[in-house]
Amino acid sequence: MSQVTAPQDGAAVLDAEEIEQISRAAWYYYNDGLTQNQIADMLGVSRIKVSRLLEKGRQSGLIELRINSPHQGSMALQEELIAAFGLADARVVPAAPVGTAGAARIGRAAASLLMQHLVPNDLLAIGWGDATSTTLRYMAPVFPQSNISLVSLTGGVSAYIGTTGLYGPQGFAHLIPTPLRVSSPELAEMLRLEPYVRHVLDMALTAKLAMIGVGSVARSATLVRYGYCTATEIELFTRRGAVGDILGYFYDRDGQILDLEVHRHVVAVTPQDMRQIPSVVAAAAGPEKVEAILGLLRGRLANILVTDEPTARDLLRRI
Amino acid sequence: MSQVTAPQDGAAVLDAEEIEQISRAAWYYYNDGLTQNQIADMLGVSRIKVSRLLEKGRQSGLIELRINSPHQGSMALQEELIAAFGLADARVVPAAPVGTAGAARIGRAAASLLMQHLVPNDLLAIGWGDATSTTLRYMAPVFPQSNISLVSLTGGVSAYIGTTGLYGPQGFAHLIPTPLRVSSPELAEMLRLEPYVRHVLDMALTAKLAMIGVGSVARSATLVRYGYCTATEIELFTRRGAVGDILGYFYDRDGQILDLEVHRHVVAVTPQDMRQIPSVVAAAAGPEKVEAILGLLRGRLANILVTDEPTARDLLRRI
DNA sequence: ATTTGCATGGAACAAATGATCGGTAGCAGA
DNA sequence: TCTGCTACCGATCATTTGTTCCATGCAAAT
Repeated sequence: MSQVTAPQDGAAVLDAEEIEQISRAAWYYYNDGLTQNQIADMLGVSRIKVSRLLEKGRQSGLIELRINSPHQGSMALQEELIAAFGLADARVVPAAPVGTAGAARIGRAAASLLMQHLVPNDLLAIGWGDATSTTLRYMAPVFPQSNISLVSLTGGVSAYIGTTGLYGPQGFAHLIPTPLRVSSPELAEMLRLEPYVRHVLDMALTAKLAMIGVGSVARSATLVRYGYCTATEIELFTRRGAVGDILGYFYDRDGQILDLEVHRHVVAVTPQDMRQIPSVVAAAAGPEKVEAILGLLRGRLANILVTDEPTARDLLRRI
Repeated sequence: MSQVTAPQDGAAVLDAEEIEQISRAAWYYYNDGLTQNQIADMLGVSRIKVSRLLEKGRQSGLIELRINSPHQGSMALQEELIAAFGLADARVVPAAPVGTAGAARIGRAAASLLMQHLVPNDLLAIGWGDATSTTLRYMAPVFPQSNISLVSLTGGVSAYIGTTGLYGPQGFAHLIPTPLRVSSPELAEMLRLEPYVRHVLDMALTAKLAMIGVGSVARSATLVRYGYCTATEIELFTRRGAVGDILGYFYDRDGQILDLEVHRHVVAVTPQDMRQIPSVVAAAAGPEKVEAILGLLRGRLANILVTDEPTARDLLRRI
């Protein structure tokens, strides 16, 4: 089983003092319009340092840009998506510049959306995937102080949570301590019945908000890259009608979960159970995901969508 | 009666198309880190135009920079204020750089706070003063699309609402169409009983959120500058124990409303009635306001405070 | 004691940004 | 029609910003 390597740069861990310094610099810079030199004088550090502080603040998600327009997003597309698919909310980010990684952009938008919905002491359920991972990266600096807890919907999440290093001692995160997929149905069943696993699975269903990624059925799918599936298996599922997956479960173009052997190997909340969660945020973008998102929305497997502009247009074109 | 002149630059009025363009540019610039040149190419406009779009977005409050730390503000001072005065919330902005106008900074922070509390179709009650005025400036672009309505707590507000030009035809704003202070108690009483005035006064009390400024008793008080009081009167009130005013009513160091003749000339909701509003946000900063804020907080005339760092320290020093 | 790693500060440079200026197009009124 | 008047637009230029390379200092590890 291939290990999950830290995707890009490790999420910076910020201590309270640094957060204070960044906040201060950010205020002076963005709200007061001072130059970095002036700020450096006021803070008693070098101009370079101010530049680095601001950079770190932006990278870590501590400094967030919010655009205030209809429902705090923009683009008429959002309204169309909401109307067309009966969603509770949607967020559409502008088209990706050129060859930039989509997941990071979507993740940022999703983080912003989640933070607007979350209140202190909330519980956030999280699924599996690139988009989920990057979303957490941007939210990480906020959690500790807001008393927001995490709970995983699937196994295999611990890998990329661990890398943030934020959830060490206090344990704000309740993770299913298993892989996403195990080698036999019997083992999967045993794990699901394991008290702590069961406890986490139950807890996940009490969350008010869930955030999941959407997997496509491509040879380069994240599931394949991480070694949970082989390209051959994906091929097979496709012939059975699969257009995408959530939480490791594959579904067809109408969002119906397929009856596949592999599902019996998965340690995760089922999409059926997940309907108990009032708000399920799906984040995904890219031409290869269009079919998967369509199925997801047709099957009402999620009611909030975060995507980008071209993907939104594609979705609307195919009703 | 001196007219209210447009304080600084008139609030820019943005049409839907421009908002779209600004949103898009802002995303590419702040979230994707593209240069203005690249954005210009993508949008098909000149680089300088992008620069101006971004500038306009920041000025108008459409682009908001949010700093995520404890309860989306920063500074341990906030917690101390909340604890010391039994507040529902507080926001402390860093010390003002040098001789910059405090009201604008506080206004921006207040706008950010209000936008986080408001949901579409809410009603926001507003008082009188510089801070209130600048706060509205930053919120103006957001209102029309969010279906947020305004209602004034006092007379004399229409002057600076009118300047934004935003509330022309649709009438999202319900303003008391009188001056703050009139020349005789009889006239004030007649106006208060006037059906429409009465209607607005009643409506104001149904708001969930109110935003007020805090007046100091200085020769340079805003009330004096705008001609509603003479410096001599202020002098007199001070000798009677006044430390500040809200909505045109003066109170003493314990927040008790004084029994002054001038109060009978005021057309406004009374501080007593305002207690019906669950969240009252007071925004003020500066050494000359410290006594006024202290009285306000002691008398529980507001339960949310927006101020700056030196003021917060002063407040805490004097318990 | 030495080494190693890391955060910081400084200098210098290239890139990006914002401000100023003049030009042009619309537009109201004489 | 002409004359201001305003708003927008683009070019130029000074300032600001980010980056690179190197030196320094501190602290943990050897």
